[in-house]
Amino acid sequence: MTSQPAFRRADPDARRQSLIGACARVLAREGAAGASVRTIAVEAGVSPGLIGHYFPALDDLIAATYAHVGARVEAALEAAVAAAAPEPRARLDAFVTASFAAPIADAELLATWIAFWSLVRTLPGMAAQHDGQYFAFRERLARLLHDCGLPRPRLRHAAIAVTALVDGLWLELCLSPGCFTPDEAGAMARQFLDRLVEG
Amino acid sequence: MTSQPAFRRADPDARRQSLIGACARVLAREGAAGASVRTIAVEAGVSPGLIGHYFPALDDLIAATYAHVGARVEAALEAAVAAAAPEPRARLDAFVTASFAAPIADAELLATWIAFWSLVRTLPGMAAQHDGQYFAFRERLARLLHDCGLPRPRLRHAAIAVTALVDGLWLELCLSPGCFTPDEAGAMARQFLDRLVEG
DNA sequence: TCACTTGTTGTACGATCGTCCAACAAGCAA
DNA sequence: TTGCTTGTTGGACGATCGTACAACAAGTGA
Repeated sequence: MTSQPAFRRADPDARRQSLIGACARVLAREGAAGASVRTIAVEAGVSPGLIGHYFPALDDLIAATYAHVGARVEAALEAAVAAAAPEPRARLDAFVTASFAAPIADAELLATWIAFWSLVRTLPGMAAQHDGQYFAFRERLARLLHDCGLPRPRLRHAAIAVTALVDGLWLELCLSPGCFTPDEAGAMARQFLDRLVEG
Repeated sequence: MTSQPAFRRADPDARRQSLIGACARVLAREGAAGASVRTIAVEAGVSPGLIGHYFPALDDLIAATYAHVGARVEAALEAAVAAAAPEPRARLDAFVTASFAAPIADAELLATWIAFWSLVRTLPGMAAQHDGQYFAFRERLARLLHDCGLPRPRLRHAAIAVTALVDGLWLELCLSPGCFTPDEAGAMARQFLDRLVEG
């Protein structure tokens, strides 16, 4: 009887991604309070000590996870735009409405996001990552609004306002799903866009 | 030389309030991660064991603090309305704009709020408290909107949308203050209200 | 002045935390 | 096969966590 290997050596990049994925799942399931080295290691099917081998500190793994999850959200939004009709307004609607459907409108994603927010003041660099994330969202929104005929001088405030409205609806939708439906959220956002684009 | 008392016995209600106040200050300063029994006890100038004497568990103190901070925010909003001109629209503007000025637009209040959000899924009853808090905010908003001539059928969606816009602006204003100014936030919110009230 | 009640203290306890590191073994080169 | 590199393990370490509880003393009534 030949004993099978107790573990296998993984490609460093693949292992990093595996740890990041495990961290994201733990944050989604248990929030920031449950994201300990040991919990993440169990989730990744790995020894606790291995995390220290790939990340100087747990905070660095969490920061890397922030970037990963942020990119995933960005990709989901972009996919929604790509799947929409080619008309500028349809693309704008798709971008905005995507925040009220899976995989973005999800209590677990909110839990993950809250965990990140709770670290913005503590971890250096986390604030910069947040700023970048929101800047990218607003820039994308501004381009879509511009394609709908919104003149450049009004673009900045419009993008900020739409971002705020979408974030507020998304937050409440995840926090207490019984208050209003995703369809209602989409309708409210589109009505806001109507008024914005018209005048 | 007579030694002065090592401690003084306090009125139970006053002591409870003192502990709640200390918990609020710690949450504001350090977030949920720093809100330990010992930290709160030091903040209150009291022995760690005393907290267990007034609250069955730390979670109960935090829940009580949620109610306390929530009431404080509600009072600040109401004070802003009371200080405004008597015209319905001025009162509505005051209510909405108050979220973008002290003491509500404050990074420490956001940290406190994030701490509460992070416990909504864990602590039973916390979700109900959040729902109550937001329901009260929307109801107050709906009344102010109604006074501005908004017909009753449109009231629900209007209140939800304005709440979301205000929350989103407040969140981003606290999270990255350099992105836009409180005045800009107020202007954007008022413009939204203009469109809402007009048509 | 002297019990008596009880608010308050300080610590013990077990669990869990992040970090560190010596020992082990998987996989590759020779 | 043999030896080497290094990804991986698993536990040690000190700190901190929430809770429980025996001992103490402040304030009150007799």
